[in-house]
Amino acid sequence: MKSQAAPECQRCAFREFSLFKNCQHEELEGMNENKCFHTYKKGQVIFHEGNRPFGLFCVFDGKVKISRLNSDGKEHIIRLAKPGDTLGYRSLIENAKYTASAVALDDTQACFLPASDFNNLIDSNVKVANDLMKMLAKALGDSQERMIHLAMKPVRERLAEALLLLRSTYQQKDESAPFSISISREDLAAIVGTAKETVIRFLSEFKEDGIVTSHGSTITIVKPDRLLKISQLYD
Amino acid sequence: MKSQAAPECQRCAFREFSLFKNCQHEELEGMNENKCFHTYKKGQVIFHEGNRPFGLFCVFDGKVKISRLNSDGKEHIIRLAKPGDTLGYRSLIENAKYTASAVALDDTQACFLPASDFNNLIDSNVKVANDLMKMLAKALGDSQERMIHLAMKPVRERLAEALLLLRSTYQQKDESAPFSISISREDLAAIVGTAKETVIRFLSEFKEDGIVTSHGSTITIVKPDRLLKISQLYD
DNA sequence: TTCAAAAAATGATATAAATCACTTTATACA
DNA sequence: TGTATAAAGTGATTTATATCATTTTTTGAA
Repeated sequence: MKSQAAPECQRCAFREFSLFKNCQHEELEGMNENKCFHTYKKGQVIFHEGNRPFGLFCVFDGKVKISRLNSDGKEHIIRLAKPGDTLGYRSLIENAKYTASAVALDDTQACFLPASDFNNLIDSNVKVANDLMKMLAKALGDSQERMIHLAMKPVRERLAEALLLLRSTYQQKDESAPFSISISREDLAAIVGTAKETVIRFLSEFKEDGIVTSHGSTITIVKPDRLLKISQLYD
Repeated sequence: MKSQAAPECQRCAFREFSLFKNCQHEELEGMNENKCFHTYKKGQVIFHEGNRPFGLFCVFDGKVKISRLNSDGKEHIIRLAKPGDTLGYRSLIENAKYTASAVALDDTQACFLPASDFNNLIDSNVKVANDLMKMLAKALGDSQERMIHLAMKPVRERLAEALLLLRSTYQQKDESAPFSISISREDLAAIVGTAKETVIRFLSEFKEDGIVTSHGSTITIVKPDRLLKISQLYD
């Protein structure tokens, strides 16, 4: 991975889509001073379940999974993060240890903002505090939605949904080409909440139906509308 | 149900455990003026999935389930509310329709605070806004925890967990007597995320082991420590 | 380009839980 | 207090998905 100069918060392309969209210029300058730029190779741990959070991570490049392991070593992916997304804010607000780990799914770059700066920011800037509140509310809604689907939808529909989630999360803007992503069957199973063999079988079915194609671990979504229909069979 | 005078916010016994614990006296007086006291019979709907929220509900007495139905009519209970708990805050913050319904599990009384009062309150009182943020963070953590367990734990363990959740939510303070609750097997199944017959079977097992007893729909938890162990088999 | 290791794919089998059909027991109301 | 209705409980069967075993394909390094 080639080394790269740390980006400036003030000019960060993702700022306007991030928690920091309503920061003032001086606040951004302060953040930029105190932040710390990190790079992670694919598979590397960004933070670990059970550890204390010392600040907030903001993804600059790459893909991140936030997941939990049970004692059998089985993993469940709680959410996915993309550039501009923040990691660890819930633990910071609750002032509690991480309940999940963050792992890079690709080579990833992220900025780290110390907890004190984060706390000062939300104490001093009401807009940011409000945005954070809305972020929490949205995350809560998303989480409840996934909980419901886990309880009520069969694997086939949840897989269709997971593929659409990957698409909506990681698809480049204004790209008309079909969406492709390289993801292991094991990670996909950990999103869906099933076994990897089961994912493979339903994926094969989708391939037979011409809904997706795949080469190795790369999956291409050919007919997203069909996936949408499948995911909504029992809504 | 005998009619009862609306309680005053200023003197509400649940205030110090509620979102309003850091309200100033004048704020409480204002709330008390504008709030509206409602009573609901067991089974009655407090608000309905898909409707627009016009304010915040604060439970004064009784038990409430917040749940969603799918198109098959299958229900899943997202959370339980007790006196002092607020309902509908997520939808208000997101300024979106309810994504779940609230239904009284017992005869219930609740106060309704208009949305404008709620919004004014969190805009003007930083402490309350902060408490609300923490409430959201906690709810998000709880939701993710349940999501993980739904994905990873078998029904027996989730049932043990559900029984302990009922206990920790509805047990009276400083009560040394074993905890009892009247709840239909169907509602219990909707918390656990399984079929009612499956709940009944595992309950029978728990009864044979002397962990719980039951008469009709009333379940008594005799050995909560055993339930805790069962719920943690795979943690 | 070859080769070893990892990951995807496929098949056979086991298992947890859902569903269906029915009986027994509680509840509430006339 | 008896009786209708609803809910709890039980048994038999089906089904979705997990698990285990194995083969095939992909990947990445020598």
